[in-house]
Amino acid sequence: MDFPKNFDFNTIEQKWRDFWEERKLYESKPNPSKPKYSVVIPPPNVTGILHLGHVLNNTIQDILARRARMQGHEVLWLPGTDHAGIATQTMVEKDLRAKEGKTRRDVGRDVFLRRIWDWKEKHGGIIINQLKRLGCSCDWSRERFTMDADYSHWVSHVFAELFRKGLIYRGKRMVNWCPASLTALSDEEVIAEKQKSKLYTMRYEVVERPGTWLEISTTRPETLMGDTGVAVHPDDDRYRELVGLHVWRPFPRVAIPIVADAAVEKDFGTGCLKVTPAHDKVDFEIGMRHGLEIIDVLNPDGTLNAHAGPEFEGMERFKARRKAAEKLAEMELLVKEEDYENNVFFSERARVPVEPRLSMQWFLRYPSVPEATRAVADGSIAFRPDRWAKTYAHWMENIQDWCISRQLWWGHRIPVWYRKDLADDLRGRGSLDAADLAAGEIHVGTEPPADADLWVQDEDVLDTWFSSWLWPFATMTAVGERSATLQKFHPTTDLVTGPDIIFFWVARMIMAAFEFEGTVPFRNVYFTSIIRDKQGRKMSKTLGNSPDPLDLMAKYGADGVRFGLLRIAPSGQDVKFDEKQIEEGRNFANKLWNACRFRLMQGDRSGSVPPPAGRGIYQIDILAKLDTLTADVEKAYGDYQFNAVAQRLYEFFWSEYCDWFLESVKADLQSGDPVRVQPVVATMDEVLSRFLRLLHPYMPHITEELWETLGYGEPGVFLMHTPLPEQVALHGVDPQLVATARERVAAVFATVTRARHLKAEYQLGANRNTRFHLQPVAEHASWIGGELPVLRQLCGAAEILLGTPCDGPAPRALSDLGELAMPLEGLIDLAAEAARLTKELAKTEDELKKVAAKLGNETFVSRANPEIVQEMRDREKAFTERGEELQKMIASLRQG
RNA sequence: GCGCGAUUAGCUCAGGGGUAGAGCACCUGAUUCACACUCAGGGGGUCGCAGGUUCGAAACCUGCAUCGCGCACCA
Repeated sequence: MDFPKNFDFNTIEQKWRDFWEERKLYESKPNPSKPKYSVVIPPPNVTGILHLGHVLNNTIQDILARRARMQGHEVLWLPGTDHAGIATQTMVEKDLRAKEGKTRRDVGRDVFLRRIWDWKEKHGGIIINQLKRLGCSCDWSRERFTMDADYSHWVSHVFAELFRKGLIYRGKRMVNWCPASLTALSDEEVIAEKQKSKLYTMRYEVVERPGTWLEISTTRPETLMGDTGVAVHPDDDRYRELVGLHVWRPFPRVAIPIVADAAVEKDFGTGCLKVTPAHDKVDFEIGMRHGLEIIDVLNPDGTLNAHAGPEFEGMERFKARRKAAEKLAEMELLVKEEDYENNVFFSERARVPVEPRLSMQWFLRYPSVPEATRAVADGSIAFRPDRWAKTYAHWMENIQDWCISRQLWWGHRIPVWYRKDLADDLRGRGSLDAADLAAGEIHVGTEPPADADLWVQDEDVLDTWFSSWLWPFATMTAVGERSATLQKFHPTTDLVTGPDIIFFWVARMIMAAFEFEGTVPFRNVYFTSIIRDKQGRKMSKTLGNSPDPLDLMAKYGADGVRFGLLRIAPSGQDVKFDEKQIEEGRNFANKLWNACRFRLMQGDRSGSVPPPAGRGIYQIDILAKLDTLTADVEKAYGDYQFNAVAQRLYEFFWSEYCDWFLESVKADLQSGDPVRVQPVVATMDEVLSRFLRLLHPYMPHITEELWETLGYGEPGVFLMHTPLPEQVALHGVDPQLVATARERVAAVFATVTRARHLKAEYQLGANRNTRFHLQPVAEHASWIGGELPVLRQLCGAAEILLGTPCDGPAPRALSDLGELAMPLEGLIDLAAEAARLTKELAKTEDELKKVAAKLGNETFVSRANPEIVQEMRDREKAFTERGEELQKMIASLRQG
């Protein structure tokens, strides 16, 4: 036989990957005769490379898609990538700087964009190929990219529509500014992190009352040059009489007013707040209320500008902070400097603190908010786990306008054109909205104005999420069209994504679908685990704690990685990653491989076999366990419990099938008697052919290979399209017969465990010549005789004497079938043996005490469920008998 | 500050009102036997703490502690 001992995943996985794809088996048609199953991929960044989060997320989608396909659904799993504005632009800019020493402004917008497209053409497919390596069964012919022409058309269309509806406007607002990427960010792209910083307390002298000082605390002394006022609470008696006077800002030395504003907390610090309207949202609002001047002291890149004075101009902001504190100290204006912990807001992508910055940006008032909120609340869209619905509801109820413009070049350019002759005025105008459209001063639409020469387009691009929120339908149809694909597959069935993008993406998609398609975009949202390293830290490139899934697949196979990861990924809970677990996945694949190898060694199926009811108890037992497995798996899928599915598959196959069933039928197989061999082989085929189908969604490659090798399928039909039989394996078999078989098998197996334990105690674990005496209990005495060959096989015993007492001292144990003894002819260590049995007796007595205590409690007997009371009585009886037996055994040991 | 989650064996996690579980790790033994990516056996836990409900709580309730996450935020 040329069937190798180990599963060669590299060759076999590639073989099936290529095969499935060449045969176009993943492609979907809007076939009206089959029920649909659809899911759109959360588009990874086109610049991205696969990480474990992608592996988990996409394996789950693949499992769902493959399972649906096997169940006869028409499956659309639509793949694609997004253009990842900031990340991609930053990467190409770095490349440009490294290779040519130039910035994007040196080469200009057109050349720069061409470079990005070139880069995308060359490298943009990496992650898609990695997904293919993983075995993802996406319809690759439908791959979409958020910058595709059709897709871009959708983005402009949606912008124009929302603008016309008055939901998009332009305005000068305080936004989150990223000094590294030089763009505005939305509130969602900013993360608060606790930082150990300093709280500086300084003093400003009151202009009108020299010698009177106001003490003011701040964490950001570097912005004091932009201070245009000091605020106190209107009810604060300490400062009431100073309101309306001025203080000296120390540098540049200017008199600034003291104002009263309720936004100030009396009890924080000194109760005085320095007001820097250009650099803080609250300060900005206070400034507006009191007509304070706005002085921006920072450049876009976070260095200080001329307003900060010559000493500070050009200085980096954190260096300036230290310098400002030093300067205050020199001027004897620094009262104290304390350690302090506060929240600092970081740019999620660039990992630098953002600056609140006043700038002209485009904003969206979210559409279809009530519909989107209701859809999740009433279950039209089911979140799993459903606790995320609360998080979603909270965000929806406190929803803020979305800053959608980005000061980047890579992305969908804002489809707004200004009349050239009015451009300067329009650019500076405080607000711009649908009203200006009517005036003919601007043009908003999917196409430039006809007389394009007279117009100039807005420079900014849209947030990448402003394109991906359209993903479910914009990938399926063009604007103004209702394609067959859309009609068949939208809304999609499931969305699989991480809870970290619930606001970024999930919530926005729901609103977009309601607004533009009048429906939900998906029925179910499954939130995956977040994968952490062994220490519980998030995986990140900087920490270097993220293993490369490609390396893992090279080491353990795609199937091994998929299974290993899924088995440990609880729903919606973080998971700590350990490569050991992937190794287990590979080991499982190998176990399956070898079990099938073992099947092949039994030769071809031939001859007639009795129906299941006519087969041996081990065969009925394993088929019953297979049916239980099938039901359990079904239920776990219904609850989206992917780890439970994997766990049950693993447990059934490794323990129930290989460790117990196969071992218990080896005597039959080795007998060479066709009457004994053939039913067993038929049972093996029944189990394997069903099991391969159950496992296929998790381990598609190896199962397809084994399916073919074992010849279970009809010619030309692949496992990936083969449903489970409609009937269970034990269909029509008398339940009483099954129950009896299961009880007997359980008793045999439990007895085997006792016997093996006895052997191991005497270092005879591997000895195949042991002899046992078994004194059967009455209820089992009638049938044990027929099972002696199996008992011998499983115990590794040369002989089991039934009903023949074993005289004299010998290691003994109580088993489900009766007392077991293992005569050792003088080798027995009486003291050790007595100690062992005494320990067991103590355990039994402990249990007996617990049970007796319960039964002695009158309220228990009167109030507990009668079944429980009966169970306790049974247990009391069993433990009592067991205790008596053990005492006898100990006594006989002492006699000997 | 508000909300969500976690706390069970050395580690990673299941479970869930009635005998405390799995895998890994560890210890012992096994290699002509489908598989050493294997097999057999073993040790190991007052289920975070304190109250309460109950005949009975690891599980349900209430507090608390610790850790993680999200939202908000006082400079």
